[in-house]
Amino acid sequence: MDENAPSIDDAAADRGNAWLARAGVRPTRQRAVLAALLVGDGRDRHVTAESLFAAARDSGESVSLATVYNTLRAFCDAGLLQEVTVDGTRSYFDTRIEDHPHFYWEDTQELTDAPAQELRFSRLPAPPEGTEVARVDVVIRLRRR
Amino acid sequence: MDENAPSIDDAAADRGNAWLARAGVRPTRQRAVLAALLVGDGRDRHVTAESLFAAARDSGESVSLATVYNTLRAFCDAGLLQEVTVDGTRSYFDTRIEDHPHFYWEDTQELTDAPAQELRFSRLPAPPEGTEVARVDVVIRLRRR
DNA sequence: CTATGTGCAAATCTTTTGCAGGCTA
DNA sequence: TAGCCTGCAAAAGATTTGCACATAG
Repeated sequence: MDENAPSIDDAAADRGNAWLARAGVRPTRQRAVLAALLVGDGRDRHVTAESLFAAARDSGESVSLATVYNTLRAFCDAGLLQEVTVDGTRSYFDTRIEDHPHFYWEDTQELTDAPAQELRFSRLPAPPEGTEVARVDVVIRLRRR
Repeated sequence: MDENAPSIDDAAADRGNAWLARAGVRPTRQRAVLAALLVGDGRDRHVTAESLFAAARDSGESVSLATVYNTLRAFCDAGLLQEVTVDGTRSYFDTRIEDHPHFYWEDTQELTDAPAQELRFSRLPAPPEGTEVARVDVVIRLRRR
């Protein structure tokens, strides 16, 4: 669904490994593969477990689906990824971890970043007594016109 | 989890039936029960299939879980409810259908309304060419402090 | 060497669906 | 009566888990 030869080059592998090292995550072969796929080209990415599993398979690397799930969870726990919930049936994982808005394309069920600098609140509900804001999720649902 | 005697009184039943009639939904016994539970007291409500199923059971009425699912879906299609996705593992349904922000209590996994008048965008990303905004979901995730 | 990670299959959980019988208009 | 609705059980999808084996530090 991406390119035709999405194999992992050295630069991508390096970037992936650096990303793992930065978070102190043990770099196993499978994790290196997934990391390279996630951050190898420096662009932000939004994946589901299935899409990442497919990407790994397409790149010629072997990683089991269960490990993809476990690894995505581990990357989230390590602060490397952010889980985004928009669909209910599926979890999306975002390589960009700052609070930022998303576009959700209802027809293709795709999730993309919306330009963060174009989102500004002039007023935001204050957190109730005894609580603090952990995160503000903004999902702009798009319909094809 | 709500009250101790959540049985359905006549006023609640009337309100529920009016709500169904307004949307042209055929009022079967089960739908009347669920409608009364949803809008019977005039307050906005956020339910999951399981919580509504439990509420029906507690009120002494019998509705199968499958019917709760089917009915929530039917109410959404009829424009009576709005589905809200915050958790990924579960769908929430909101009796308030206008676009408005939510508080999501991470510790109890509860969903509540946030005051809509306190949310204002001074700037919102424009929809990409060829698309229009279907809805803007704003979920303020709260952490107990 | 020891703790941690991986893979597979099975289990879990939410939600949907097929089908036979029931009920509304 | 005709068609939509309900209930049950089974199916379907996404995700997690148990356990034996492999591997990083």
